[in-house]
Amino acid sequence: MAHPAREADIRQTYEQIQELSRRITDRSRRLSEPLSFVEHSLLRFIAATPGTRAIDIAAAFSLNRSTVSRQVAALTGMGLVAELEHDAGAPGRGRILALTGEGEAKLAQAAAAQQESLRERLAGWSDDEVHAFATALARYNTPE
Amino acid sequence: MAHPAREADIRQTYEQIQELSRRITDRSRRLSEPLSFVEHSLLRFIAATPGTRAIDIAAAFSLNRSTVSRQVAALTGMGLVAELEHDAGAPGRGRILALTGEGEAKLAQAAAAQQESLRERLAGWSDDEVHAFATALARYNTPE
DNA sequence: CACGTTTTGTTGCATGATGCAACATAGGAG
DNA sequence: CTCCTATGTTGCATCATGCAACAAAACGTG
Repeated sequence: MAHPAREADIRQTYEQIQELSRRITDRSRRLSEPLSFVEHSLLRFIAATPGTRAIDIAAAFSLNRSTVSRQVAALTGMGLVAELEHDAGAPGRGRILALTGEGEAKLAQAAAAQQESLRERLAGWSDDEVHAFATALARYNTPE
Repeated sequence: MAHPAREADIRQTYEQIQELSRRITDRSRRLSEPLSFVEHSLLRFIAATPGTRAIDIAAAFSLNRSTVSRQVAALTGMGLVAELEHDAGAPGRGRILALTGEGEAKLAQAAAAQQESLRERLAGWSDDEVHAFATALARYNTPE
């Protein structure tokens, strides 16, 4: 084979990503944290995507409209998300979603908690190693 | 702050791992592949852990015994997993699980499919970059 | 402006993964 | 042999999800 070492590394990458995703679902089962995995993901997306509508979330997450509808309703019920009054908004279809102040606070709180445990996990890594890992992950997530 | 760059890298790592896990659940929803995510995880664990019993799986995955019982029953029903006759086995409690030939074939098939898509995703990476990524992931998954 | 079409959101029903608790069973300890 | 503990199974509930039918809102055409 032309690149035996590369093939082995790809296999290891595959196994480690499998393992990583297993640990992530594991963790999200055990720790309720302030937010569930899905809730956290939705809040992150809404926060990061100004002008988002429910259907945009569905597209981004490969979820059915109905699922997003219910999840968003739950978050709205918790007071974390609200529909934007589109008085000044663009005249598009659908309802624009945004985080409430409470939603932003919860998201920040959850992010801080997870970053804290990440900080511990990376305690033995040098600055350069952390930087390289972050860069490689970003590259992996955003090909092309 | 003492390490502003490191903090930024940790934040990016956090975000990228979030994004990665989102994409993984996304993918596992869309692609049925030969095996579902849970099935695949269980087969991988059973294959990698000789002498495993159902309760070991529950512990490793932070799952309830009942859940594992049902999943294993399903895999057994599909002929992918079987209880080992413990004639030669150690006289411990519980039933030892192992993959059948068919189970090993399915697992290999699923692994090959996912490694193929991984190969495409890493197409633009140099051998060294792939190696560094695999190493970093392994280190991240196995701290201490 | 009115009507029909398309987009977006909601709700009813079904499925699958999961947890808890009660129960069943098997292996070891005395 | 009897009891205890570890392991596994089953009944019931919950939650995330999908599909399909429906509802509502925005748009376009005449």
